[in-house]
Amino acid sequence: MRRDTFQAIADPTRREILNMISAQPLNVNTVAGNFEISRTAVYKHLKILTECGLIKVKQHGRERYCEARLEKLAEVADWLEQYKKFWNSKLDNLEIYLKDIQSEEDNNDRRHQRY
Amino acid sequence: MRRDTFQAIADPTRREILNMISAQPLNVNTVAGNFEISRTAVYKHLKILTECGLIKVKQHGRERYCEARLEKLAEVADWLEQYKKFWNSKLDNLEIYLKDIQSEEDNNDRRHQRY
DNA sequence: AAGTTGCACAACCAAAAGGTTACATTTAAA
DNA sequence: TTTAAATGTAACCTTTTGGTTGTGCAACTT
Repeated sequence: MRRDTFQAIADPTRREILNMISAQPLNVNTVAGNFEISRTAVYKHLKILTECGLIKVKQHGRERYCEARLEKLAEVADWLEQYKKFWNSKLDNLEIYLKDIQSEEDNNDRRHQRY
Repeated sequence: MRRDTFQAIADPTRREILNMISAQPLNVNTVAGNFEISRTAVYKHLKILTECGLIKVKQHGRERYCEARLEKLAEVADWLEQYKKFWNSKLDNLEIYLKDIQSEEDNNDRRHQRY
């Protein structure tokens, strides 16, 4: 089975889990308690997230705390990077501006040809 | 069936299709010709991308040109935004810096507390 | 007009995804 | 030392996913 970051965040439950533990680590039952689905189902999502490196688990007695490793999301951000020029938020445009400064100096018409 | 941007980009073939047509629109057969899998399989991926709004199709005679609508990816970028503080690329840090300028003026120690 | 090209889609299939219940195990608490 | 809590996991089920082959039709070419 595929097991990468893109696939991991494709599921809304998994995105919610990540959001839930982004502030502070939570144990398995606490995470599961916040969903309608069974503990086992949530556990499977946690397992997938762990296998993708988006979660690290730390044992405390009989409890296991799930800690988000959101650096892993940089992989997705990097992929998006190349396409940012296709939409516009103020900050995104700033990035593009900074990246293009050099090439614009070489060829002032380039942006008009490409965008 | 779920049909959102996150699910759309979860598949590597679909990401490759987006990349392929990001430069210029291509017709169905041209896209399909770049993959090992059948034309029908590629067509299904194109259909999913269309249903998600990541592609617009324009008819020219008997050919249909698939045009990438990458603005749709902003949805994913927006979701990532909240987590950017967890990793560091130079530009990402620039964003955070610019966003925090105002509050830093109010409280010079804030960045040290948070990051 | 006849043939060819480009595309949509039905029908089918195997595997993966997402869920369930039931049971086993480890560790804390009474 | 029983009992209860927290977790792991096996076995099973249904739906979705990603793929196939085959058919049909519309629109260019010759």
